[in-house]
Amino acid sequence: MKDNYHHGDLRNALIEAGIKIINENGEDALSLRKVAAACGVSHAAPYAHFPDKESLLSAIKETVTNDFLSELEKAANGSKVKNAQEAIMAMGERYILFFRNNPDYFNFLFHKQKPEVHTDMSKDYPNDYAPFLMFKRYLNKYFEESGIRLSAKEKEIGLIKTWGLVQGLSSIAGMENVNATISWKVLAKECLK
Amino acid sequence: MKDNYHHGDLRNALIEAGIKIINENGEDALSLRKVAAACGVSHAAPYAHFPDKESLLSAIKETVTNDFLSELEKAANGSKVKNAQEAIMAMGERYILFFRNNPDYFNFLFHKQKPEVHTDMSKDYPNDYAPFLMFKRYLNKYFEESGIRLSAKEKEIGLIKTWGLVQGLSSIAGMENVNATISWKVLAKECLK
DNA sequence: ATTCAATCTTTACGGTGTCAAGTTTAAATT
DNA sequence: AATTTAAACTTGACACCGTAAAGATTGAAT
Repeated sequence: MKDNYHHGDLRNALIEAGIKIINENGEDALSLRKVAAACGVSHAAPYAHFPDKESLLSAIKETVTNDFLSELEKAANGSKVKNAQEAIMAMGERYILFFRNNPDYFNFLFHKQKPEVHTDMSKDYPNDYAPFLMFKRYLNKYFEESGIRLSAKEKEIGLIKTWGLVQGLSSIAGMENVNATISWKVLAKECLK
Repeated sequence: MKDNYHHGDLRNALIEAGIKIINENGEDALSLRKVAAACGVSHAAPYAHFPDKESLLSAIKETVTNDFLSELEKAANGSKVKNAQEAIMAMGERYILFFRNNPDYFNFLFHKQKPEVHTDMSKDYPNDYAPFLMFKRYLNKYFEESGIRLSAKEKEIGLIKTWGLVQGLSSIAGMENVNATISWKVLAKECLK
């Protein structure tokens, strides 16, 4: 009566178990064998769903990123947000706070694989790192709304400044005694002049 | 005739070998046993000099950070630098370029241990992350030179803005298509208004 | 009823960090 | 100069890891 066969949804169970382990004991504590054990399954079972450990980690990153994205969307659609400029301000703050509240996520999400980004503002690259894409779209909207005429190069620099600032400050947001959102609030206003 | 005993300077040899492996094949390729083998020594020999692997990695980080620091000092002492403000601009650019040229170093240096920093501008914390300390000192000098009277809180925010910007932008400096020094040059001028 | 492909188990291999016990050596002590 | 000592190294062992191969189990398709 081996009812361990055909778990039902092992793939997702592995992802959930992986997230739990990372949250409780850090990324280093995560091993394929522990994740498998947490799901009550043999140590080689994950190989039916993921070709290797890195692939499981990628799947975990994907779901974490999705959670992150939905937080950003909530911020951008907040009731107090009246235009693209305010949406960007709100997103940025939420962005930085996310990594302040989960300092380990920054390295976990980025330390192996750099996010793909294209700073060319005239085109959309749907495979780009989704939070970056969100900034890019709102910034384009802001440029339209503001009515200021900018060259392609100027727009690109504007994007690097605002998103680079957010992503950059996020990397220090988890440090003790560092209030990264202050920098954001002050500098972002100068970015979006 | 075992002339492997008393290597002479195994501690430093291990550090050098470790740096070489990291530069050639990345941090993941570094194992205590490989480092030991590269020094022609048995797999447990490192334990005479380091209590564990993490400790060897810390020593490696220390020497890398020292190289980094001396680059910053060279920038700050450049012949074209006439005052503290220009020193900060030059340091920042070199700072970001260092991580653009060695993208893997950013995660290697920071992904386990966050650098210690104290943003209180009135005191010196000699154990703080050295590159941060350097910024802090030059910024204090800049505040003196500029003659502007600022409150303690305003000075602190100024520090978070400038160093946070540099350290932050460094985290994205290694990405394709991202010119982080542009952001630095534009934003730093607004920081040091 | 049989086949089949997906899912999971078992076993095995080489690599890893770390520990314990033994060996070698240079330098300190007598 | 002989002996002791402590540091620097070797050897061997252990548990854990990622991964591969081969076999067992199962629900669904034929």
